[in-house]
Amino acid sequence: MTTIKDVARHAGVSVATVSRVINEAGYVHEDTRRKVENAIQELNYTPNEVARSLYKRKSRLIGLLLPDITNPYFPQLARGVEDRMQESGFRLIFGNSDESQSKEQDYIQTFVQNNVVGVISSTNDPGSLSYRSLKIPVVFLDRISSDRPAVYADGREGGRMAAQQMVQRGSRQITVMQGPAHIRPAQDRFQGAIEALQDMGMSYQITQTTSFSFTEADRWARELFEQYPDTDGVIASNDITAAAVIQEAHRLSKRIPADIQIIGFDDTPLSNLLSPALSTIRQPAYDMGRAAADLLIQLIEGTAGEQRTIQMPVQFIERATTRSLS
Amino acid sequence: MTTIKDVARHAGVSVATVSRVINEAGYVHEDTRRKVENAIQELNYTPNEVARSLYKRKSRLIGLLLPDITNPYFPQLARGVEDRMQESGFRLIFGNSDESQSKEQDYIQTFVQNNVVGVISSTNDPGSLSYRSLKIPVVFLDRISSDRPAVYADGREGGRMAAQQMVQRGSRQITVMQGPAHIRPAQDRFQGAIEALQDMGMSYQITQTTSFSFTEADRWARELFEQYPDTDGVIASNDITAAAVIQEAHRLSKRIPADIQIIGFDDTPLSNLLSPALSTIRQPAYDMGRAAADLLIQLIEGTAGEQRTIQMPVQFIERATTRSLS
DNA sequence: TTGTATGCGTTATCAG
DNA sequence: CTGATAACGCATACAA
Repeated sequence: MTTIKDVARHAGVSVATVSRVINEAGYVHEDTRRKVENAIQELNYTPNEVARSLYKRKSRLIGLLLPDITNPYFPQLARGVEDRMQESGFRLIFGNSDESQSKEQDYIQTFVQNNVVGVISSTNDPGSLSYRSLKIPVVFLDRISSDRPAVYADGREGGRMAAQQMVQRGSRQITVMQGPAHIRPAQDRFQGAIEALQDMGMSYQITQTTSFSFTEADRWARELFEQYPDTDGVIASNDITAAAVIQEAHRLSKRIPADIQIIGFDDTPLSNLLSPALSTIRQPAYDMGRAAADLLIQLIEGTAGEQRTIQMPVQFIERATTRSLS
Repeated sequence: MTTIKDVARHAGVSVATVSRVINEAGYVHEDTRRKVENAIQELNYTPNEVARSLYKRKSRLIGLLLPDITNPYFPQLARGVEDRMQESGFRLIFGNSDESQSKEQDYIQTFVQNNVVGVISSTNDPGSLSYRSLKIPVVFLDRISSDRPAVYADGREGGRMAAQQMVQRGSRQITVMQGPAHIRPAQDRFQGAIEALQDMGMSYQITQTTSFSFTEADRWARELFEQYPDTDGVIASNDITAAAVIQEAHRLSKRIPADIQIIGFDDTPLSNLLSPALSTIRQPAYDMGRAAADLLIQLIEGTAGEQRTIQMPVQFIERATTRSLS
């Protein structure tokens, strides 16, 4: 590896001077600058980030902690984060937490061991000591924390929208799927739906699910129809379970949306590929990722304003699993 | 931050001794060890990886470069890599390349600047200088390189299987979708299919696609049916395009699989959620990720055997878009 | 068995 | 405007 020392020697100057031209700090004569720049070119030198990081006690690294990149909602968050970070020259140390506290702690530890300058996390417990004791900025993504920086979608409003659409479009025996209890956004959208249903004076049914995983989605769908065979409207806990509900409805020869309407949540890319295409409440995942990255950068650079929690709007996407509005 | 010096002082020994107990290297008296371990506990000390990395000229970091995490095939690869790396205490610096050479180079540069000890990459150009000049082990994932370590699926065989299944199950006007020209696996599966079709003496048709992106999938599907409205069997370039073909077939009131059979490629999680569920050629993405990580670790530790390119088997997954065998 | 001193590659301070 | 040098936190060679 070629070091600053090699460059200095090659250019006939001291390392200090080389450092100055690299960092554009302090004075350096035009001629010397050119000599150094040439040397850098010729030796194909790039500064060692590790040495830099050691001296400055901070790197250009960001920690990103997501529950499971295999869940189709998260890649978009990740991508938003990455794109924004990339633009500002930050790199990502990435990990899956599987919603496990210990894995999370593990990652956070190595984050600080590697001098990351900030972390973005979708944790279920933003208040935990692991985060409180961190001395670097943290932004919670897709998670709510009233007193700490966070970017999330308005899940409650999303739930409300889903319920209103269901009712407006004619469903009368609505079943609401309640997502995993420990995942805040899942509960928010659930609450929102229930709330709106009650406001409208509608009766409704509830089914429980305890995960967002692909493997169990079928089960939730089957259980739903076993419990409520006559339901004519399903507000799913997310797009994956909605997809499973579509399948199960087909199996039971129910016509969608004539016999039963279905609304998903997230608007993951797959929802538009389902048959029929899934009506859903869109969360702007990519933009949320970007926003979180943006906020974190501001926090790092000390340019963040007062507004440190960002709630993004959700949106009803009308596709083919809901009836048209007369 | 608490450093080795603090621990040393607190334990009443020298930093060298502390270092010895941390690394379990050299001799250290049982009593001193205990003292040091206590100090470590009390001060909640964890070694600074950056300083370590600087001294040893190698970190515990791995670079992972994928085209686009937003494409549902890649999260599984990523997850496999992460899980295996995690088991051995390696962390990932992750980036999306978007198939762009310059982004790739950028990332590779920062990988080495950060002293990563190895990289895993799904590049379209494994032979490029960026990789050849790397002095750390590289494993190509989902990409073929005859002379360099690589883990990939047997795409050609996958294509063959798809064609054979199609024919066995009765399609006679088969359309093969050709994926993006610059993506090797896409071409392999295409070649395999063509090859098998020819071997069986079947005639066939070809449509071109130039991307695997969600946004364009509909277009490929539409074009397919415009060109070959009477096709009764589609071998899609991947699951996403297959999903689009299913939708388009529905729109045209074709019955699946009675009027038209469809076979996808990859077996991404979404394929089982489509309606009808998609028959597809499975690539063991998660295992491929793990295998790549495993191979890389062996390379890093110098325990790798002769076998440095691993071809994983593919498998026909029968679901509902193909007819049953008599 | 333990401690001292040196260097890993950079940046920043301070003379010159 | 430039150079020598200390320091960042750690691991090792060498002495003791």
